Amino acid sequence: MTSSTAPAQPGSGALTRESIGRSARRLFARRGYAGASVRAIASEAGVDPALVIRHFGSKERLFLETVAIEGRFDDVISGPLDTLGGRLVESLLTEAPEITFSTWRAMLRATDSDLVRSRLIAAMEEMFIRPLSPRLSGPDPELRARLVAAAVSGLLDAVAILSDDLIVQATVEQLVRLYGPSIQVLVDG
Amino acid sequence: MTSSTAPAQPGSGALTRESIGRSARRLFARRGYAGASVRAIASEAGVDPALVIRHFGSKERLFLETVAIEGRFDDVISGPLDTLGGRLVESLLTEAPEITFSTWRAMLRATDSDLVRSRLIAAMEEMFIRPLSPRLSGPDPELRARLVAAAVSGLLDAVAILSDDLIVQATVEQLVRLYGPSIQVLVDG
DNA sequence: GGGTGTTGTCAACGCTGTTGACGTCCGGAC
DNA sequence: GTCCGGACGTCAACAGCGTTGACAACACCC
Repeated sequence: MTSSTAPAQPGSGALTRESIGRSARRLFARRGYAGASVRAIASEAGVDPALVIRHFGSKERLFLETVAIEGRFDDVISGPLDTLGGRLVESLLTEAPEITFSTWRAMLRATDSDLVRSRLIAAMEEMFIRPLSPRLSGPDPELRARLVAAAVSGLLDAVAILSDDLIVQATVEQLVRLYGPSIQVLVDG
Repeated sequence: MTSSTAPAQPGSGALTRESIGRSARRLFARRGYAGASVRAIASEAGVDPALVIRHFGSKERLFLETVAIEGRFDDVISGPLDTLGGRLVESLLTEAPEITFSTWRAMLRATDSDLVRSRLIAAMEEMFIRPLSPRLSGPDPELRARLVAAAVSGLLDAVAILSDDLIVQATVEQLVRLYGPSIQVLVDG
């Protein structure tokens, strides 16, 4: 019998772990944290639900390890300051926007969890505040950098969570032209 | 015997319904949608969990009926346009901020539910976009009004969800002075 | 060949939202 | 007075959830 149970090839753990991670990424992005059940993730990965917990410890940790904000805006931020607002908006809307949006949606909705919340805070600080605030001149540079991050949050909310029709259907140029100067004011101080 | 079961005074339904509503408001604000269980709400109201469903139909509808965004910014928006940005920020931060913040937090986190999501969209439209967009001159008035709403979302995110320390600890005057002009740019077009 | 550790399965726990059957009381009809 | 209908509330149970512990199957080391 090839058997109904498929047991234990040592070293295969990493593979199934990765397979679980892929399914988790997909389902978390599509259905959100609460909507993606451990059982559904396990089923899509062809695996027992208990194995998911065995590999990742908990659903919360699975979420944290698979759904990560990875956006890199260093290039944008290290560019010329006087056009930063527009370039930031453009970069948000064009650079891997699906991942950015679905990740933002999933993480923000899951901020019930303190771990998710602090992870999101850390990501925002690493992506925007830390690289930006030392570049700002004038008063309250860090506070202004944090308000830039807030403005970015707002745009992400509108597109990824509220799915504001007019904003979603607007061209990138329009949004750069309109929302860019709004952020630019925070940069200029 | 005063009895262990307290049965059926006709007309008392409205009272217990209201009592359930109060407990729900409290627990949803404190623990969020997922964190506040129907059983906990029922227990705090001194009531059987099934009765909660009987009165409100479902947890989702209970949430929608109890946690509502009620902010009124008509006065602010109908005031002079050239100072709208600052006045809007000030109003957001001073007018019943706890309710605004905890409601924003609870609703945004619960946008997994399409009903909650569309309710939040409707609230944003009623509070900001509908009163503001007819007052804007220049190109794309409605799109700009929606971007104002996005900027507001960003500020609410920073304060209510991410709890950005520097923003929370900043004075209202500081935030009016810094974030106000950023919104003002969208108003001026 | 007999441990040892990795990989995986299975049944179960306590929790969740929700439902249907069942009481229990009040107000009105006859 | 008595019976009925409906409002009000309780109770036990359902399926699904995240998670756990006991157990099986295999590869490897000695």
